[in-house]
Amino acid sequence: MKESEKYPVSLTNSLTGKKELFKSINPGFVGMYVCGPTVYNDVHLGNVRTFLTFDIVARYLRFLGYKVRYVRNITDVGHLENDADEGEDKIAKKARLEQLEPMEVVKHYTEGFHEVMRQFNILPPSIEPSATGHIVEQIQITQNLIAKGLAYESNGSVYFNVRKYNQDHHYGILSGRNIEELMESGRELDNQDEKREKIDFALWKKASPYHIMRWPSPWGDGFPGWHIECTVMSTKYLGETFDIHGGGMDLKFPHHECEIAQGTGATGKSPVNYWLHSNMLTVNGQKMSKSLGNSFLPRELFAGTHALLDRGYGPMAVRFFMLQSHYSSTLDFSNDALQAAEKGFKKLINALGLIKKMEHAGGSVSEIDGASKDLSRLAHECFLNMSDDFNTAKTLAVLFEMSARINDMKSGNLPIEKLDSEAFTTFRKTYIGFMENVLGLEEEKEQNDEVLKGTINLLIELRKKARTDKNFVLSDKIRDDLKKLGIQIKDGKDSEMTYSFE
RNA sequence: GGUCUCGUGGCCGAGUGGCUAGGCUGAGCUCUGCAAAAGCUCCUACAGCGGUUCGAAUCCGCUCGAGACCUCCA
Repeated sequence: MKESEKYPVSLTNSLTGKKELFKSINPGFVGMYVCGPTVYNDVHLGNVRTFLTFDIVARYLRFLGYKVRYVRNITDVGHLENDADEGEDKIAKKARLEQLEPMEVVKHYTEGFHEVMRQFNILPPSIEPSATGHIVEQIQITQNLIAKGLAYESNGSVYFNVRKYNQDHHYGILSGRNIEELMESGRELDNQDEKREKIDFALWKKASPYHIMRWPSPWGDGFPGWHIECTVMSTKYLGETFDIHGGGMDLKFPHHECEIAQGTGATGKSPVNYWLHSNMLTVNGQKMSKSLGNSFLPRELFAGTHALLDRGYGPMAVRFFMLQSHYSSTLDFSNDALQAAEKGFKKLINALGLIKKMEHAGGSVSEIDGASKDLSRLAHECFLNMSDDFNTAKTLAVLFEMSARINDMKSGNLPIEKLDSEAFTTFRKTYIGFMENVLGLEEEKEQNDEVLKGTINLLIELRKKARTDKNFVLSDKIRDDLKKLGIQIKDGKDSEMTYSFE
């Protein structure tokens, strides 16, 4: 029996607001699309949380044996600042301000984004399409929507006709809105407006003479609207209806609502079966965002240069910190919380190092039956918790319990040879698999250095010699001096020594 | 103003009708040349007020408080 059948996944579908059993369209395969970053600026930690959430989703589904096609786009054109009618393209604006080609801006921040993803051990998606690479398709779908009477051209721009769409479908199905309410709130249309109704949104925007990002189209030179790129790229690579669409909570309306409308309008089919939204990272209870000026950049976090931080934290400690809460809850970012997370993370990582070196001789009959059963139960619970809406917080609680058992094995409280061989093997495989493959937690990079490790081991040998000679002055000096450098020596049984980084 | 979410012990955070989540901090014990690490034990909370129920942190209502979306945002 496959793991995916043994541990069926349930997830909270934003479309229904309920936890549902996950069933993929093609058995054994999963298509997932996630809205990626707009590359006109550095990604901050709030962005990272979202990408981490879906990294976990992809990792776990793969761990269960699904073949996952994970598409995450790069938005390199089309986001408008301020109102959609007079707004300016973010990338074009940035390019003008810095006197660069727009693609120089895009390249710079795309690389920065990739670097941050690597630091946090967020795996790359299967396909990472860009909006500018799909201009043709975006024009085609716009033409299609015009032909179906769901869009109209106005002064070189094209808008989606929300009211028309709403006659046969429900605009607002995802965000729980109705168009009457939407019509009552927000900005009023004025004479300058090209839109017929204020709830209509742009599929194609006419480029003003000074606008530097522009492409020819049946309606003149212009550029695509923001929402259409995701519809085009998701359906191109995953089909007209696919399994999972993810993104940050703040994209629910209008972005994802518009995607549903465009996709449904163009194909007659609902584009997505399961919508997943990750919640916001907050600072002092407020959403972390660029416009509020309370965002943290990863490099400020690592270096500890941000005003709210006492010191720096490694990317893995931060990854662990984020996994301690459920993706659907807001998570508050603070110095104290990070400090606590760092300690907890080290505990798990130390246990990981220990279990990797442990082996069962095999063949023995279990003498401590209860303990063996306990190991099997813990392994089982890891899967149950992750299958329950990717509950990383609950999974970590189990991993902490497992790490205590690992330390027991190490200290001899729980002798490995007396454990059931199969139970031990499953336990070991599960702990390592969940740490490394599912949660993506690994040693901090700078500490995973062979030369450094070799040097420390050399000093450990010297200290062992000093101790057997009862030269405690020297052995304490080695330990104390290493401690000053952030390396903690720990004496074990039988003159064995281990170390960890602080 | 409209729509929605949340309020859990010193801190962070799961849970979501009955059985101590977990991490960090603090106290103690064991182990140890001394440490560190580790193991064990203790500190048992669900904003307030009503209601439903044999039983509610969990469901319903009200009050107070915080936040998100409605304009770009992950």
